[in-house]
Amino acid sequence: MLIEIDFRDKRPIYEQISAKLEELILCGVIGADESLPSVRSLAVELSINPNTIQKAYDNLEQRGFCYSVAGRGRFATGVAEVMPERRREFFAEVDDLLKKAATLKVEKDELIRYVGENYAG
Amino acid sequence: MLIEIDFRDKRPIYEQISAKLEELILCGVIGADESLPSVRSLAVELSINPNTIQKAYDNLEQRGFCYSVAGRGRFATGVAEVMPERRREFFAEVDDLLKKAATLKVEKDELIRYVGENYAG
Amino acid sequence: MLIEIDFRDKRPIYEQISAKLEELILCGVIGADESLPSVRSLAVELSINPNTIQKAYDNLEQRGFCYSVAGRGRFATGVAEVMPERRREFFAEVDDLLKKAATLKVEKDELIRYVGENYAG
Amino acid sequence: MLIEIDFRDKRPIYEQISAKLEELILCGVIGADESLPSVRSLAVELSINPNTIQKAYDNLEQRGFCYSVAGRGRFATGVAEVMPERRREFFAEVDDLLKKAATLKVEKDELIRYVGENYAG
DNA sequence: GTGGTCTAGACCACA
DNA sequence: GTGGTCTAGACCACA
Repeated sequence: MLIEIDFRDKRPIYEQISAKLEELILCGVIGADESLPSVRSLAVELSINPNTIQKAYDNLEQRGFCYSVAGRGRFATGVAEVMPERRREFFAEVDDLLKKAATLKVEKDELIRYVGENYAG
Repeated sequence: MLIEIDFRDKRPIYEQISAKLEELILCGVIGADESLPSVRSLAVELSINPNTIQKAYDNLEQRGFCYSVAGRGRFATGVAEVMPERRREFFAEVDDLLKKAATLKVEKDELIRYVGENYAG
Repeated sequence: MLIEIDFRDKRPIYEQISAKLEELILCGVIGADESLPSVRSLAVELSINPNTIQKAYDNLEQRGFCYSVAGRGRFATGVAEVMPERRREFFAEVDDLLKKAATLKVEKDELIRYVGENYAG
Repeated sequence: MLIEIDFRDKRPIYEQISAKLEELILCGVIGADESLPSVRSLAVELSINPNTIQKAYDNLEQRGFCYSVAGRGRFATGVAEVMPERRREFFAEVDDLLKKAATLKVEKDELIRYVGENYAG
């Protein structure tokens, strides 16, 4: 399932897992209403306690990336539905970075040039 | 001393303090080789445990923003000296954001326009 | 049959089905002593496990919305018969909401005005 | 601390706890920035596993009723800050009830009279 | 099988 | 002491 845990990563395990699944949903690898691996199967696959997987999924669901159906499983939310909120968050991050740019005296032109040259579409 | 603790902030207290001092040094409010407040005085001023202040200073020193002289106190590093490393970190953050932009389908033009319009020099 | 399952709905499937049937009976779409679809046919129609449909019907019957005749099928109870109990439940819910109104400091006048303006007969 | 668990209640324990604390915060018994009992102390007091208390608090925090400070404890959010969202939720519940009223043929006048007579300010 | 809740107990960073 | 994370293992409702 393309998920790997990095134990040196400072982020908690559950967050690494939910972040990775978030990415897979956003980039379309997991399509709308497609089922996610079950708590138990993912726990076995990653050798992680089911409670931790559950927490990762709770996290994901709370942020709107999936929904669960009792007795059936868990399914990905459609990308279109989640995008707007994600984009809002993205630009909030850009705002933070722009503030940082100011204190570091990174000029507007320099920043724009950098973005232009390093944008990887 | 212009430092305020926000208890709602998810970052630990010691990190908030070191981040704030970092900013004061970067933007020149605290000049090169100027002395920083003592652990004790800052602890009293902020009503924070001295151990926490100590940890903030350790953090700051470890990242090169200040140096301590035994028996004399702690002093700010010159901005010129710290800048290059900070800028390197800044552009690494920009790189991260550019990756994110790709998965969120934020177009190059859109991003550059946004930066242009919201840059606050 | 006008029944649609919403997998995003947090309620279990059997409850969604019984709630929908309850509504159809209350509003008269399914009249008194009219037959309800068989477990099997509804299971096929909704692509839902027959056990789940059975559970929905058990739920419905237990709350007095239908009765089953051995070998003949299941039939809707007359609205007149069910109404009083439903209304009692309804006003119990209103009571709960009134308590909530108090703790949220929603004034009596405000609440009455709201009801008046948003009542959709 | 005025919290009692009802094991016959169908709601999970963690939800009963967070609901009760929510109420205590909303009605002002626990004031703004006042500390909530620690996970461990509440666990002992209620004879409930600390993990369950933690979950109750996570729930509460996620809904904006409190915030936690690493190493310090957990504190109530000011009522004023939480109210608007709560009121929005309240009126959404009223809307649901109004729909129900329609299917149950509870007349507008009857409902308004009922609210008027049973409002307990 | 699938998600959700809960207990018991451990360990870590932070204050 | 305080919150946060994690493992191990059990039990329940739902499908």
